[in-house]
Amino acid sequence: MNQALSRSNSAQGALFTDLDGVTAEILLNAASQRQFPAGATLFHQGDAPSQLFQVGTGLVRLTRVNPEGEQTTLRFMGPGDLVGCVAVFRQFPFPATATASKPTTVLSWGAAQILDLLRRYPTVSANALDTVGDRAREMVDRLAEMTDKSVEARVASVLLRLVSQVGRNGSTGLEIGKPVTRKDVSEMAGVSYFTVSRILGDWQRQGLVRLGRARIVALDPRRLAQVAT
Amino acid sequence: MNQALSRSNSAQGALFTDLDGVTAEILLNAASQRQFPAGATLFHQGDAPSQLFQVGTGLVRLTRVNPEGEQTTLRFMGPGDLVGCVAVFRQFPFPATATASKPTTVLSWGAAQILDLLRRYPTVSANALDTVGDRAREMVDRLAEMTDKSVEARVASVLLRLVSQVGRNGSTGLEIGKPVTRKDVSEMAGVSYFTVSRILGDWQRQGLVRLGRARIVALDPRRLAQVAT
DNA sequence: CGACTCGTTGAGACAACTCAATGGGTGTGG
DNA sequence: CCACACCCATTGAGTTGTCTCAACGAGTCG
Repeated sequence: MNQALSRSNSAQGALFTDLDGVTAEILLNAASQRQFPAGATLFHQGDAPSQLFQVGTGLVRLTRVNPEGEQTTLRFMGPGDLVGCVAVFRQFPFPATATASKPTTVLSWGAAQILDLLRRYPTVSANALDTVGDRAREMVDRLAEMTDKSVEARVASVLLRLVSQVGRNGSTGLEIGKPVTRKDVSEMAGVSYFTVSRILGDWQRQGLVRLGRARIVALDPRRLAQVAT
Repeated sequence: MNQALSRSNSAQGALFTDLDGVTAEILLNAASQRQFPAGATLFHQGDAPSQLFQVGTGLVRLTRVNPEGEQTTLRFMGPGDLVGCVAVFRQFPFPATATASKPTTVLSWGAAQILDLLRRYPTVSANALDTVGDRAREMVDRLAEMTDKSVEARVASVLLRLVSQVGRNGSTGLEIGKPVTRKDVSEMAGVSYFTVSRILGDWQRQGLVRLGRARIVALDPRRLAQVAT
């Protein structure tokens, strides 16, 4: 029952790019398929990185606890994304906690196993480098945004990023996968909860977005991109 | 002529870690040594990544132009750091501009050349992954700081990071390599110029730092770390 | 000795935050 | 199936920390 899923979904992108059939097979066989119910945690911030995950279906939220003990959302990961890749490849503690935001299936590899595969198969290793590079670049972009964009522009950027990363094409617009709250958005944009609520309210009145409980639909991505400057 | 320098300085860290002598030799021979006077630019934001650089001596500043055309400092790179690694390995345009802040020597490899070396030598490739992973992690940390630390704490973090990355042990404390201005600090912390000036002024009165023109000495790193929470 | 860059300080404005109260959804358990 | 608890969201009012703008001071370089 899971084969179809693995083939069609997980065995794409990330580590599997450009692999010949044999190598892809080996990589896939080395992985085990796992399920997490909504709310379950894949790993905790500070844990030794013993497992690498690739999301198959569902949604994973990466959060961080700051010194004051508050949780803040760092980003979401959807189908095809490698969760924990930086920590596993580099072998330092997970810098964030990963929890399933809805029922989620993943492929997982043991750390030793995946490091061995990296050593053995240059293409896999190249894919790992690409993936980590993409992550680094995204973080640089986000960091730059934080310093030189206005609050409103940052919120728009976060929305667009969410749509492209974990969105799907709904009936009326680009819809963000279910459980994304105002609080999540506010933490990703580095803005207070209430300010996000007000901004989104304004945008709804202007027809840019449609809002629901833990749900945001981007009705007009182009104007949002303008707001994001 | 350059061997002594290359050996003692550049052929450390980054790509050279754990290399056997032969491979290190190959890597070193593939590189060419170059000099940049203060103010010269190694590459521009948006350029195709044709060269990878490793700083030998000196200091490189990475800046970004935002849509409004203002330059903002992203970070500094000192001896041993790989400049442009993410872009070169991943082959997307440089996300920032690199300029020499003081006279700087670098090792440089052509993009095609370094990609070929990566393919051929797994240890080099592993080192590349480590380096990019470190970069990604630093960016995640900085991003998290931006969202959940106070302005003062962020300035302290920036100072400590500068000290650890490009600092040296001066006579009275950890000194930041010469040409780091208040403006640089403010941009890295995501704070206005004036606010940084005021905060640093306070800290000088409290004996935490000593200030000069484009110069900051951390007299009491432990208390700074407390401020950075 | 100018010209330039870098830094400091003050005063005022405003955007975003904090705090508090209210209102809808959603899901669970009796 | 209703009632309750809980989570998510909205809105208002008041405060404040940071930014903006302007003027001045001081170090550095040619």
